[in-house]
Amino acid sequence: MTERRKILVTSALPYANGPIHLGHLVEYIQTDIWVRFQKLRGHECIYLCADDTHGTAIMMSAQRTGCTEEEWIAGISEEHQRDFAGFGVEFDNYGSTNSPENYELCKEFWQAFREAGLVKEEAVTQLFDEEKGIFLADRFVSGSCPKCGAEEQYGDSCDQCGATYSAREIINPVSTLSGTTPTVKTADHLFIQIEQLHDFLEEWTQSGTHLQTEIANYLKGHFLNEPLRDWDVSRPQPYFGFEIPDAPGHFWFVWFDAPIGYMASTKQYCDRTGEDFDGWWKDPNTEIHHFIGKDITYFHTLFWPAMLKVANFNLPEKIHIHGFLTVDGKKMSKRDGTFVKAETFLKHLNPAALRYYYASKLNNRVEDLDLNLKEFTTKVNTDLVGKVVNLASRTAKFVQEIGLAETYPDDGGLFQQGADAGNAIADAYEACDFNRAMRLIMELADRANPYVESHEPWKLRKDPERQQELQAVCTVALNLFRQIAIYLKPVLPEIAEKTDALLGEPITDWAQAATPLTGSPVAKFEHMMKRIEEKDVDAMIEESKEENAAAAEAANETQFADSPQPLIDEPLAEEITFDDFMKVDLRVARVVKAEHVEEANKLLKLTLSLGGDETRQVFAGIKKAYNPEDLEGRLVVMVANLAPRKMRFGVSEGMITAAGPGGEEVFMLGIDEGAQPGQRVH
RNA sequence: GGGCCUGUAGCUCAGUUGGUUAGAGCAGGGGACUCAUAAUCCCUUUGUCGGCGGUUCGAGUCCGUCCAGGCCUACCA
Repeated sequence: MTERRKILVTSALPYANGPIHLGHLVEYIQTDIWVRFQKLRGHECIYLCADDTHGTAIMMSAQRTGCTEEEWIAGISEEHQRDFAGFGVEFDNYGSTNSPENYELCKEFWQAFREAGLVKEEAVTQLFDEEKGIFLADRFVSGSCPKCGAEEQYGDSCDQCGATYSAREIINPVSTLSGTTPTVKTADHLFIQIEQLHDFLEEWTQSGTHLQTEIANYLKGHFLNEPLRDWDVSRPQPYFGFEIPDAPGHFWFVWFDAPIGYMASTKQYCDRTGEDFDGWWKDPNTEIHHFIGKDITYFHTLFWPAMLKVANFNLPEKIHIHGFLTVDGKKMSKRDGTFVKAETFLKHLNPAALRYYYASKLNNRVEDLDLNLKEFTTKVNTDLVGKVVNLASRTAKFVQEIGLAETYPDDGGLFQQGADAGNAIADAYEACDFNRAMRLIMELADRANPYVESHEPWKLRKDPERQQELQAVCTVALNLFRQIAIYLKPVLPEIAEKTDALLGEPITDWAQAATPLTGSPVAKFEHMMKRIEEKDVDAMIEESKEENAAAAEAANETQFADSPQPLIDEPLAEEITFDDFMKVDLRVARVVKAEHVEEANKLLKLTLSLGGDETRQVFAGIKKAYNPEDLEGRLVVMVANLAPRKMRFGVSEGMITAAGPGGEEVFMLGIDEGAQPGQRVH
């Protein structure tokens, strides 16, 4: 075997502001599998993580629930760790960015930046919420676009005209935190002049070994083709974080201290085990691997290497970047019940099933992974229960009393083939191409079952003369099974443990897959894995839906807690008279035809009937929210006397009434049973 | 607007540096078996490899272009 590597692995630090869900788990399960693989290969490998605990959002959450930030993050940390443990994600240390270790390390980094002369102070003018007493990040500001005047625009760009601008230029800005009009304030911020590391970053990102190629290209095209802007790493108080020692009243921005949290967690690990911290972060023979989602790419591929470089620590050997999770082809949705919390999954289903399913779908590219619930059920049942576990369950009891044969019988080369496949499987694991690894392993199972089939042990056992033959066949089957269990151990540690119990020989090393077990006793076979029932999957989705509904209801009950956001986004219009109102002729109409408009992103072409032969053609911006086929036949409320308007695709002779900000969030007005097309609404 | 990625059987995907009649699993159809968690085994149907054009003796694989989908576009987590 190759020499013993020293590998430090991390997953992204989950933000301490919400529960772990199936989307998070893609990353933690992926990382955990990789780590367990490395450990099984005999390498020295540690897996570190921590909660990411700083920033405005945490402050707001603590405030809302009436506890201190420390209490808030302690509660979340406990939940997170419980959920990870539930899925067999095993960290060597789980820390927090709000730890003394992290503070000390932040100081060290900061000192290094100061000494390198990379820190610069500059005044930043920002909108300020007087009521809450905080500076407003762009996303907490809404108002009208300064270019086109479109209302309800957030932050620094307009989704109507595409203009980008500073939040300060927004017309009639409103703080989305308090609903008040923000004032303009100036504060000093500290910046890191990262451009001075441009050449280094160019070389590091483009070297071809540390990043996936699509990521390297992306960085090259977006950031490295122009001077890197200074990175704003401080926030004025109030802010939940670490106060910068040489700049009282200023705090490190959450993204400054978050990645340092990887190291703080290492520090805790070392303090606990007596290991040498520098051995992990300064020894050039140590490999550092970060697993992250594509959303935090630039922090990990530009800022983080720059920080490590300046502070003279090891650079990452590889940043493994994965895509997001979709469920049944769509983004996870609370309304559809596909936003499943880790906790909810565990109530209904076996975590091993998810580990295997993810493994069977993961590759080393930055693609999204789809959890197809139907496929999930059949794949896990067929592969794991039907093919793999079945090998043991169909043969173990035949040799329960006599144990395995003393010498390994002739199996036609099956075991050897499996041993030979070990390297290819290991390569796939190493490259994070778990999908390939799983396919290779299942090929072994697909060869093993026909072996059992053709040797018919169930017939042999009835013939007292052929007991030796029976023992031979079962010895082969159980060894083939164990070989598979070894290869699957990174994904399914529990199955491996149950195999240990069955055959009495612990699986501790990958190399064991090359040597068959002989002469050992065979214990009574115990079920290793239950089939997934479709009803359990349904129940999980149902419960997720209910959780969402309950949360929404609770929000309502707790003192009319509907968000003030809609009114903030669109304040009430000027008062009108009854006569004014009567000018608008609202009518019930039936959608008799609904069709897509070629070349239109948002529009559907609707033919509305007002009863009799009276019809209107209306173009409505609801394409992203409704399917045409679902609309046909439905009653809607339309503005029937609106002046026709010529649009690019034809004339629109009215307007459908609907609420919501637009895009996918459009909610058409319905009308109760009994209304007739043509009736006026008043 | 710019950039990146993807588009191969009903579904999920393999297809290595361009080379013979394009593959696997699942699903579907037919049969066998009964040891096993209605598991397993055997046989079997299906593809203008997104469209068009080009390079080549030869392209799913390279180039161009168009179409569709996804994602990104730093001082937002």
